[in-house]
Amino acid sequence: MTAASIRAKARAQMIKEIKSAARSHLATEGANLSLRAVARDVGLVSSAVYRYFPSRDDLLTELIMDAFNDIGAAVETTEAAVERADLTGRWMAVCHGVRDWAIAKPHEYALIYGSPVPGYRAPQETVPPATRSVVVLGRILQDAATAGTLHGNPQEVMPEELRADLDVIRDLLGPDVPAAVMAAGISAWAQLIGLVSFELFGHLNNTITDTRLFFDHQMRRKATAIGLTAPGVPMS
Amino acid sequence: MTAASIRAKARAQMIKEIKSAARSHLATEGANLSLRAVARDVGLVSSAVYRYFPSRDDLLTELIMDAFNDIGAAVETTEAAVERADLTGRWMAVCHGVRDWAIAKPHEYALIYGSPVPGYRAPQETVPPATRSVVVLGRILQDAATAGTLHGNPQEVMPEELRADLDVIRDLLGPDVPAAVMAAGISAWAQLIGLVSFELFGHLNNTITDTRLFFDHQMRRKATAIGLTAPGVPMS
DNA sequence: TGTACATCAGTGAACGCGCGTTCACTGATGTAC
DNA sequence: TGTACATCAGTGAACGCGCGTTCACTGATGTAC
Repeated sequence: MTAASIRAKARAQMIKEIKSAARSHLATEGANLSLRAVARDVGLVSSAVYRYFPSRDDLLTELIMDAFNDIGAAVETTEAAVERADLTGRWMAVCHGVRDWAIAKPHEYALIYGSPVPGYRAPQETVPPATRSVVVLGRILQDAATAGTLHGNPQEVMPEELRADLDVIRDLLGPDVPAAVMAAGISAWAQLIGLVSFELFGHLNNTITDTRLFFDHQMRRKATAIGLTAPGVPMS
Repeated sequence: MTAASIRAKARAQMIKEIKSAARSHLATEGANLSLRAVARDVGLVSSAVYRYFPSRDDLLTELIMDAFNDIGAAVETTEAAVERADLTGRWMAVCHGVRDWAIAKPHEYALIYGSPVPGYRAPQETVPPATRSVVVLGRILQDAATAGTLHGNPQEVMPEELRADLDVIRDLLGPDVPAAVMAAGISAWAQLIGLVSFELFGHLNNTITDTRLFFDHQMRRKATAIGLTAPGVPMS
């Protein structure tokens, strides 16, 4: 039993090392990951990797899930550090949590939020890790809704055809959040990821110098748009 | 002279065919384009392609520029069809112009707005084509500004450190557009690309059914946020 | 505690491919006089 | 109009690599009695 667990630990360690080597290779080859190169880095013959991963695609799947879990955990941690009542602060923590993680690990970011890997189809098991960050955002909206501090345009209407979809999302993320606000939240998420992608993929080069400040300003404005901050309140 | 131009025409035709074959290969191999595969498709031996493109990366650069020009032209055309005074309509035309093009040519979209190709650095010549779509957006804001129909929050402040960058952008795209509005315009552009990427890269799967309607609704809201539509005006 | 057997990690060769790029070359198509 | 020469498109072989995956195998590490 102890002997077995030693072997199990060695195995877990090896898996870690392979994944870690694979992650560094994302930097140079992108998602077009070479199993042989990874094996070389970790000091194994290429066929030995098959003791740990049944195929190249399975290794890729694990990397994707790890990345989603990693950014999800980062977002959860930074958001948890903010006082619960400070809804705008919590939103900003999510924003910067995503951006900081993306800047620290640009190739893992590209893996999950960039173009899909050609010929690779993500299996269903990647879905739960992928939602972790969004769940945090949903909770902020839900807390704002139950606290009654959601500043929305009461006249705002939504196309009826979108209601069913949004109701499903509301059930999962924030049952008390009005549908229009939830839709705005999804858009806010898209804008957040869009801005980070712009910065990382070079679309802001030679345009914005202080990208962090720009991002911060835009996301602070967004807090008003989704109703976390009252309109007209001057932004610090 | 006529003889020479016949040869020139044949050459231009061949270049077109190579590019076209390369474009179809983007679908299966992504940006990891194989010159040999392209040569096969077009009925040439691999070395013959070097008569037309000095290297694989040059072919890639041409594809990128073509894609930027293509989406730029599409956006210009759809936007031009809208009555000049209808600023919200022009904005919506830009939005749907981008989305429709992206859906029609998803792999070219991924090439220009997805993750950067590892090991490839886009040369400076790709910049002008890349700005075409943004220029259209800038002109809408500029027209709104000169017409005096920009509905903004007059109290809105901007961090001073961003002013210099935004002034450069304003000079290029819309000198009469207030800096805060221009910043919002960039964010709107990021959100637009973010939403289209979400849809194309599968992040809205099993979430939003009628993605076109969702997109339309969000972009219509955005028209209010950047001041093209007066707030409180019910949306059709 | 010792022994027989089973499990597992890792090897090395091989299969059957792929790739970008260079190079000397053959013919056909142009140009200049 | 005819001829000599130059330009150009395309060939085919080669260089020196790379890849994912399979397979029979060797030893070491575990387990059951």
